[in-house]
Amino acid sequence: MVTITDIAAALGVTPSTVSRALAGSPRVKPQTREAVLKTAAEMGYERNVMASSLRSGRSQIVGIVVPRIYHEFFSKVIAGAESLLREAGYNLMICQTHESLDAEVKALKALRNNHVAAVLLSHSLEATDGSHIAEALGGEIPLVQFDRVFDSLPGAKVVNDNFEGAYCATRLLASNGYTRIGHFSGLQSCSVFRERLAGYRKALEDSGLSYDEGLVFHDAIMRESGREAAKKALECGCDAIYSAGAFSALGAMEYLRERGVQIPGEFGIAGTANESFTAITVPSLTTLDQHSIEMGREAAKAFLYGLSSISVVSMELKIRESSNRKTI
Amino acid sequence: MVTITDIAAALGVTPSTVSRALAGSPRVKPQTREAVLKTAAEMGYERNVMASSLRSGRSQIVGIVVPRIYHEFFSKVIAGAESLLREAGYNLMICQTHESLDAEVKALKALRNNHVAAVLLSHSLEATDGSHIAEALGGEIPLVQFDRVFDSLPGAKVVNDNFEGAYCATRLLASNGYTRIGHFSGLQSCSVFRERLAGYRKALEDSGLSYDEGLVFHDAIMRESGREAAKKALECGCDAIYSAGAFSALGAMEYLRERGVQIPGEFGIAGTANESFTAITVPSLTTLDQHSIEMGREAAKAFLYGLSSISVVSMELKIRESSNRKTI
DNA sequence: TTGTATGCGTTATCAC
DNA sequence: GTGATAACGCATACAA
Repeated sequence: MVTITDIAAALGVTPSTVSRALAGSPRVKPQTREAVLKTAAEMGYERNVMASSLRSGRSQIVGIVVPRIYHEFFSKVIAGAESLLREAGYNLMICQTHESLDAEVKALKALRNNHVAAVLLSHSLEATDGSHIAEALGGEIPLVQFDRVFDSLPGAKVVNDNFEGAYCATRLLASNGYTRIGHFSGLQSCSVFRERLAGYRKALEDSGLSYDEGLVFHDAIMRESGREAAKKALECGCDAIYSAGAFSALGAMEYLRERGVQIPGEFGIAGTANESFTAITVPSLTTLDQHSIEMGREAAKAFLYGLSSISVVSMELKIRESSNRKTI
Repeated sequence: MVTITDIAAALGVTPSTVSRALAGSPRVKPQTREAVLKTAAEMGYERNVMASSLRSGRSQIVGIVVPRIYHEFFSKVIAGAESLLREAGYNLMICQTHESLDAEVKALKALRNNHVAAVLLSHSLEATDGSHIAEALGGEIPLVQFDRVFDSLPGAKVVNDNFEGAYCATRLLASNGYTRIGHFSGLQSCSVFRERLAGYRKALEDSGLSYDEGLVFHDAIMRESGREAAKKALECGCDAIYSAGAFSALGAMEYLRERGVQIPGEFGIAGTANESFTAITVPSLTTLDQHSIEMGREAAKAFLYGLSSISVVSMELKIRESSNRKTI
């Protein structure tokens, strides 16, 4: 391994000068700088990141914490962030929480211990507020929250326009003639579910439909819970649902099909998703696309540009078959 | 941040002793060790990984290189590996190659520069041999190849039983009465495609069907190329295909449906996949499940246990509707 | 069993 | 604009 000392020796200068030249310091003669850069390239020099990090107290690593790597949504966020961060010279360190608060704290500690340059995080469902995050991070490391965010925490946030999206999806169902529209939601401690519920509610009001708490089914974001919620929704006389999840919408569709309920003729469905399977179900599922890769890129940018504001990634209503009573 | 020096001062010993105690060295009195461990815990000590890595030349990071993070297969491998590695005290650094040789080399260099403890890799399709890998890694870092492997490279390999799996899938089609079975394959520089082709071929022979090179469609692993290959397969008089990919099987199914070809009545399909969408298509797709999470775990184990052999993860034939002419 | 001394490669603070 | 020197926190060869 070639070090700055080797380069210095080759050029007859000191390591200090080489270090400065490499760092692009203005306190070095242009000629010297060029010579250093040239020699470094020739000798195949690469900065020893450990020494550099140890000395400077900051690494060229960005940590990313997600509930589950293999959820299409999160894997795409990661992929989007990875591309931009790598371009900018950062490496990505990945942690998975499996929705566990404990695992989340451990992950954050591990990242802090690696003196990561920043943490991009979407919190676990077990977490109901962000105090553990601030604590584990120790206030030194920039935090970028995405998708699921705690307003109470400072720093950048990247979110979907959940209210707006849910509003549009629900309005679509209403305008297609469904009159008793239910909603599948998740834990209300999670920002995305609160916001989607609010958008759903507003859409009902604006459509002249009354909001009925009994038609909001909580804990309905998994495939199996979607089946159960669909059963209840039928019993409550629903003729449509807007689901805050993709898998629960799928579960609902399966259940209704088994019960012989026609979709979208007798029952309309719209979901929220980044799961590409929604396009190939029969009938295909109307969904709100979350633009997850874009969200990953935005999260990366929020860090790279040092933002501390809220970036909103708009959702896209993909109108497919499951919501369109009129065509049947 | 509390350091070993702080602990040493608190106990009236030297940093060396603390370091040894923490490292579990036998050259330290049990009492001392206990005292150190206790004090360290009380003071909330955490080893500074950079200093440790710099000194020892090895970090507690494992690098993982994949073509695309958001392919369900790879994201699950990553998730499987992450769980075991984190348990063992390692962090994961993720790199994405987008099937590019250049990106792969850069990723490997970045990992080497971080002095990762090991690299888990599934090579890009642009790579046709492993020389660049050996070179970029510099022969110092343990390599675990998974899924797509170069036999020419030393070290551990974790693969599916591709030959066996392809054999079973093809035999299934044959035993269900299909007689002109085609095959969708990919680049032959990639081990998985070579092996699946071989298994397909052997199955034909054992089923009393003749192997016809004209029925092997290369470059047919994407959704769009699957559509095109299906068109050709029809023209060649095929009545079934075994696809080495999942998306191409989906593309084929879509194309055939548009053409009014009945599946599985007139045409049988079996694919290879870790994409969960295959269970919910209509008709549902018969596939070989790659057990990707398991593969990730095996790759992690190969490193943790210092294996340098080949681990085989068996594929599971999931018999669904698309392959079963008899039931129609 | 413990202490002493040294260095990993870099960066930062001085001085000149 | 450049050089000398120290220090980041830890691990190890060697001494005791």
